Amino acid sequence: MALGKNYEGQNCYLARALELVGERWTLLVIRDAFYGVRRYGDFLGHLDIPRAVLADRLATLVEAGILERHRYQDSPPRDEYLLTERGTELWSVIFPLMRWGERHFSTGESLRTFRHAACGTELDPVSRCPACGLTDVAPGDIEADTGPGVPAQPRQDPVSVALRRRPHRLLQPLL
Amino acid sequence: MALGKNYEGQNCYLARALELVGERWTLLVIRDAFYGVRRYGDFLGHLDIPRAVLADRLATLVEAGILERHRYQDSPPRDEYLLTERGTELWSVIFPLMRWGERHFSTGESLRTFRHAACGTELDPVSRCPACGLTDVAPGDIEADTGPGVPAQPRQDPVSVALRRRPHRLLQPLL
DNA sequence: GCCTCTCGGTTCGGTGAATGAACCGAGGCT
DNA sequence: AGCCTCGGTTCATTCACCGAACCGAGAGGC
Repeated sequence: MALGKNYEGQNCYLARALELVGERWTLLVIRDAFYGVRRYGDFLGHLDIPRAVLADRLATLVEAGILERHRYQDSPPRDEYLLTERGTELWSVIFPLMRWGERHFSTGESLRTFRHAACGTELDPVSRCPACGLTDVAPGDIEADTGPGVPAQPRQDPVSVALRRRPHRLLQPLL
Repeated sequence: MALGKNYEGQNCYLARALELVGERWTLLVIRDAFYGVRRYGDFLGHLDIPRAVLADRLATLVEAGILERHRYQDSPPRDEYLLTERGTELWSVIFPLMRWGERHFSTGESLRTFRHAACGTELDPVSRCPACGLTDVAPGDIEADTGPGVPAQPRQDPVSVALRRRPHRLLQPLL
C-alpha cells in the first residue's frame, strides 16, 4: 500500500501501520507465518505470489521488526522467517478481519476453526475463549483445524496439504 | 489491493476480506467514516487522496455493503456516505491496528485518545473498557479526543480542525 | 572434475493501478 | 448572465505488480 509522503499529515497511526502492513500480500504473508510457514519456498508455493514481490515483502517485514530472519542450517545456508513479538501482536488484527470476511462473504461452511488449546472451545470473533472467560487468547495457545467446508478441489502445495492434515498449534513449524 | 483471481485457492476468508478492504486508502476512508466524516469533499480534504481514487473506493464500499449512500438534501441534491452494520463491525480491526501502529511507531505522545463514553475510561488496545469490564465497546459508545501529542503544524482542513476542537462521539456527524 | 538439482533469490519487459491536474455538468446565489 | 460549490470524470504520467527467465551458491551423484 505504502502511502509514501502522503500519510505524514494524517495525524493518526493507522496510516503509519498501513504503510508497513497494508501493502498487497503483506497480511497474507503474516497470516501464513502464524500458521507456521517459515521458508521462502513455502510462502511462495502457498500464496502464488510473484517471487520478487515476496522477497520485497519479507525484507520490508524484517526491517520493520515484524519478522526475524534466523539461520536454521549452515550447509547449505538456509534462513527461516519467524514472527517477532511485534509481529505476533498483529493476531488481534488478522483474526477479527478473517472472521469478518467469513461472516459476510462466506458461501458455505467454515473452512478453518480456531480453538483455545487448553479447553478445546472455539474462539469468538475477536479471539476470546467464551468458556474460560479468557479475553485474550495468545496465538501460541490456539489450535487451528480444517473446518467442515471442504473445497471441491483443494490445493496440493505442501503448506495446504499440511494445513489439512491435522489440528495444529499456531506459530509452531508446519513443515 | 484486490488480489483478483489469485485469492481463489486461498482457502481463507482473510484474502476475500482484503479484496474489499485491503486496497490502498480504503481503511483510511473507513476510519474517517467512524470519525463522522460523511461527504465526498470532506474525505477529499482530509485524506489528500486523488479524486478518482476516492470516487472508486466509495463506490466499491457501497457496492460491498460497507457504506450506504443516503440523500440528505434535495436542492441541490447531496448524498452522504454512512457506515452500515457490516462496516461498523470493522472497528474491531481498525482500532487494534491503529493502536498497534501507535505502540510501535509512535515518536512522541498519543495523538488521539478513545474513551468509553459511559465512564470516561480509556480503552485498552483491543477496544475494551478496563473499568466497566466491558469486553466489546461499540463504536457508538466511544468518545474520541485529541491526545497530548500535538503536531507542530496541524492540518487546517475542516475535518482536522473539527477533530481537534472537542471530544466527539464516533459515528456522529462531524461537520 | 563435471553434471544436475534445489533453494532463494534478481532481472526484465509488459500491464494495470495510482497520481494529480484539468475539465465538466448540475444546481444554487446575486 | 456570470460566478461559485459540489461531486465527480478524463487523461497523460508514473509507479507497483506480474510472470517468466535467468543466476549463483551449495549438495549429491558419478
